[in-house]
Amino acid sequence: MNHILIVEDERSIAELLEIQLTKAGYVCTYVLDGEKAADCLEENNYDLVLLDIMLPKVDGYELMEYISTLNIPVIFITAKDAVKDRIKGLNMGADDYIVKPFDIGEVLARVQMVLRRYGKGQNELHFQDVTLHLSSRRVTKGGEEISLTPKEYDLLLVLVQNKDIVLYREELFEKVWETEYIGNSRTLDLHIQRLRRKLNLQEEIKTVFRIGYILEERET
Amino acid sequence: MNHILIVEDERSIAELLEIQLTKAGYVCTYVLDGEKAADCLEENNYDLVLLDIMLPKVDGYELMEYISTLNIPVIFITAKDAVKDRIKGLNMGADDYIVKPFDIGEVLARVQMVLRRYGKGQNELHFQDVTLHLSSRRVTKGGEEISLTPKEYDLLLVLVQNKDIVLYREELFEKVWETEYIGNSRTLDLHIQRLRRKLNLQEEIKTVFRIGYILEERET
DNA sequence: TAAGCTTGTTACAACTTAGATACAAGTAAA
DNA sequence: TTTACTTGTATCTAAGTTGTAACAAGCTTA
Repeated sequence: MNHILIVEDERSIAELLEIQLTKAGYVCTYVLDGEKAADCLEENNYDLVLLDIMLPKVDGYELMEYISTLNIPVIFITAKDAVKDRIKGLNMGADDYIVKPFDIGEVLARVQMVLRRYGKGQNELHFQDVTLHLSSRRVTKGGEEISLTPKEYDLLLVLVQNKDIVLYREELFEKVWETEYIGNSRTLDLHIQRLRRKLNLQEEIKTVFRIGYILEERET
Repeated sequence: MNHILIVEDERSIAELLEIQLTKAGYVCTYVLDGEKAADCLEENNYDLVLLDIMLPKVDGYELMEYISTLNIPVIFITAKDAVKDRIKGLNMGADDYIVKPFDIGEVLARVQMVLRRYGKGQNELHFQDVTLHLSSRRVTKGGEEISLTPKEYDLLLVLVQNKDIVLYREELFEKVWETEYIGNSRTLDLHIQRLRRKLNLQEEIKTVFRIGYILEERET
């Protein structure tokens, strides 16, 4: 589980970020000024800092300089036309930036991306009552552990990561087996079958005839 | 339907991008140098430009400057450690950047994000009450799911992408079957017929005698 | 209008593909 | 080495898809 520190002086925005990021499975702390941010950073370990550059008391850049010594990734937030800020920020080692007013989906995407880049990607993925514990490569369904083989796990991971998107057979082969697709092999089908059985996802893992497979919520 | 111009001097990369973005439902054009890019930009309207900064003939930055006067979003592509490039690029009004070597999934995400930000986002294609869900290859009509075979879907996609444009039989064959047109085959007609029935588009899919087919709004 | 194409329609056969089962090769642990 | 386990192949079956044949209907031009 990843801890994110939100440094943002507008309370409403800070709360919005907190709520949405928490919903997305992160643990969040928010502070309204730079001093408190520095305190928090000293006392706790964070995986990522979301930093508004325009801050009272402490200059945002100073803070960023400090954070970069801690080797924690930073995504900073700037106003719409503050191009200079963006440049200065990137120059100082920030990992990404978000422009205000922002789309919350975009924030989530950027956060995920940066954490992934740092190898701190979320350590759980969910599909219905199935949970993939990424760091331990374990899978549970409704709390019960399901034992999957490595290939099965890899395949499931790709499916869950691409929920609601058709995965072409070639694509799956490339992603899971890291080889090209050999037309006449039954091995992909076999693994799909095994996943469907072990996790009872007969309906959810749909075959798209001649194309590939797709993971979707069951239709009622 | 979003048109993307890909400016990339390595043909293999340009083609990879083209194939993947087309698959994702975008219409793509790629050019291998800056001059051709400028030509294309003059003659057509694009919704997004993917621009490799390292280009022969015309400097990437010059090109970007030009594009920004057209109010078309730009995502530029830089080498791994070219931080200076990124900064310069952002300074010149680029909307995002992608670092080489890139993950194709990340490219798609960035493209979607930028297009969404510009109010051009699209994961769906519409014709009247028919919707093609591109990422899942599903089709609904008035909310009801219609089950199409792969060929039927491919054909429909081409028709919808080329709404109001006559598609020659040869053209359709090339695009859907990826083979040359064999004059005496009834197979195209058959698939057209099947689409007309399944989607109730008797009027809308018009035959252009001796030429091909065209998808048009029904005349009242 | 009639001749000569072109396209629509139906039925059906050929072909492809995916699911299932059994089993063998390969691998890692005991 | 034995054992347990994973992974892929071979094969059969069931199901879905796609194209051809044959004929009907429609369009165009003389």
